[in-house]
Amino acid sequence: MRDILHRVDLDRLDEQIVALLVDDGRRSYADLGQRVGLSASAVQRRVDRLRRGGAITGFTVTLDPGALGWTVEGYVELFCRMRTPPATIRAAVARFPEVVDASTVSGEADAVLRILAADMRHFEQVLEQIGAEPFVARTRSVLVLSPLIRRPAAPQPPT
Amino acid sequence: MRDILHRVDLDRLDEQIVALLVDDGRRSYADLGQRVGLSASAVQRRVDRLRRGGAITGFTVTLDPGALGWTVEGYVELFCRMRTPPATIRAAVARFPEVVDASTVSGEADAVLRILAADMRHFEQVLEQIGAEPFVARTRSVLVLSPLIRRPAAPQPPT
DNA sequence: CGTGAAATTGTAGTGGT
DNA sequence: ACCACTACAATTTCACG
Repeated sequence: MRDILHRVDLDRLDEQIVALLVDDGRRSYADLGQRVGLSASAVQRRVDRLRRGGAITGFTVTLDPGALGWTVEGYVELFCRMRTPPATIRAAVARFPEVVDASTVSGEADAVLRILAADMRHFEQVLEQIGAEPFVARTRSVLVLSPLIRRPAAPQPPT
Repeated sequence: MRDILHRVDLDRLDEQIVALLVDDGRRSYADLGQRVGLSASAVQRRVDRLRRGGAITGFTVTLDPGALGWTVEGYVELFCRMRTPPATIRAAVARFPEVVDASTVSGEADAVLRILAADMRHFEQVLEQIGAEPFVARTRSVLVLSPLIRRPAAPQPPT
């Protein structure tokens, strides 16, 4: 229930460190320090500060959905019956591990989901289950043909 | 130019390791081993194998776009004049760091982009520049109101 | 922010089931 | 093929200057 109000600002060194970590999140502090011209402990202090400040939210592994057997990807627009609160939509779609991304949006639709499925049948099943939620009036979906860009994190901060 | 055809399959242990790494990509091999009941070197070999097999594509830091000053997020549908090859679209939109996600899609539009911008003016500028590409007939965009789910990686593999 | 020392971890090699 | 163990190198983590 904590909204971040504070805008963290990074100096040139922080930006370099973050960029290197985006590229490889397991780089050692010594390695980072050597590349940006700092000692390992100085780098560690900066990373800790960025973590506490909320700019860095964590570290993860990046996976290839295709290699894991997720062959179908699609965007699903959600049209709700009434003014459904975002929390309700969130709670409903969060139950599906197939939903990897969800946002309420402006415009005709109320929300946009990004879904991964093992195959077309699986995709259809998830779609049916989501469409069966009481607050969902209808859905409209498009299938991903080729993924062109999949950048892991936010772009470099605006100057 | 390398398409992966091979489907990597993970056993119960691999799945646990991957799940732990999704949660924290900097966990040590010793930590992982202790949690799944293996030695550190056994875990390391499994991670190496998953990396070589293409299931694990890398490690990154996860950032909070808001904390970095990216306050506006939106989806942009791209409508192209003729049958534009995916590579052309890719090359054009990859020049914008603001485009964090892009795919060609089925349906009315030819591609869907996800864009982060510092503010509304910035968003509009990016939209104008993309719309000015010779192969772009028009764009249609929706703004993200609240991000509901942002899962870092692919879901656990289908059984 | 750097340095130094102790604790922890990464890594490659060896051998056992 | 998979795992444990060992030993050495590298890294983390903390003190203090």
